[in-house]
Amino acid sequence: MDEHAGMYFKRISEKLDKRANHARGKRPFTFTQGKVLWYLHQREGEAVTLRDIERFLDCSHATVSGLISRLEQKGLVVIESNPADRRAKNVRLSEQELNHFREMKRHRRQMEELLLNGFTETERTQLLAYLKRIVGNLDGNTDGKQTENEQIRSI
Amino acid sequence: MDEHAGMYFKRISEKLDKRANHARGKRPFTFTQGKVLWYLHQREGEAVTLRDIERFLDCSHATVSGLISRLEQKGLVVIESNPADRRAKNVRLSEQELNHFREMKRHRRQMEELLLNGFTETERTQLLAYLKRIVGNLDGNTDGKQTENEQIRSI
DNA sequence: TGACATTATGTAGCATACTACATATAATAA
DNA sequence: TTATTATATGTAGTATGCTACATAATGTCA
Repeated sequence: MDEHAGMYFKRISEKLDKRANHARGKRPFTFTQGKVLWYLHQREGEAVTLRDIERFLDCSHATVSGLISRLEQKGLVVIESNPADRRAKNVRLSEQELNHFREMKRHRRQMEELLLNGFTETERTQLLAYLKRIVGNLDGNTDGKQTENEQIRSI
Repeated sequence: MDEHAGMYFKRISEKLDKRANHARGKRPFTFTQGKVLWYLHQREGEAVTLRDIERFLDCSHATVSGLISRLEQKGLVVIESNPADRRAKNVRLSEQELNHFREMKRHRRQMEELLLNGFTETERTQLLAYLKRIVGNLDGNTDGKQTENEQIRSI
């Protein structure tokens, strides 16, 4: 039953999660929390709302709500009210978080190298092209609906 | 930040989950529950323990515990004590579950076709070869440890 | 046999996801 | 301006995953 590309994608993704969560044992935040911190780093200096994070993670606002609460409790982010829109809230990194950024970057680089170990440049290029086509197939409105975040996430 | 194969694998996997969960709206069980039912179908007639399911899903026994409880509550599976090993419990499908099997098979086939839409036979073969190599890379003990279920899951 | 390790399961507590419902604010149309 | 719609967030309830701890049964070795 496993000779399906779909199964491979699920298995590879699960394995990546497990490795990331295993590696994180030394860090004070989880894999998903790390993604949020990464995003906040990229948008450092800008006003980032909960809605922005929701779009970035492609998840529900309910998920973001709990996620940011836990990050705030750990002192990794600071929540402020948005003066331009009283409905919204801004999230920014706390000072202590800066140190973690470099480690995340290192881990990401290591994972990429492990994934593509033994692949030639040509093969890497071709694999990425395949993956892009598959994402394109999944984004097509064959039965599901196009999510609103495709533009943002493929920057 | 998205020109990494790792990000593609995560995104494709998430999209597959969402599509599956969207499609399941009509079915009385979730995606993960469906995987268990699928597995039980394959091993119909045999004695399947909770431990077997744990190995199949590659997850913790705690997860299986809750999962099977919910399936039992819905009347989709039946739990019996294992006469050969009094520690173990056997799980088998209830009668009503048979109807769902065909629909699951249909959905799986549709997903596979959507994923690989536009791929030639040669490209499909090559993609599968790539995916297998990546799984192999992830299973190598570069930093994580080899899980005990690789043999079972790659049947 | 008796001590020790291993295995199968249970439970508690947590993080991450969802849907469905609610509220407050902002934007738009009549 | 007022009514309607859309947007940003909050909360409740549930499913899926984990680790850490517990128990009971089985296996193994001295």
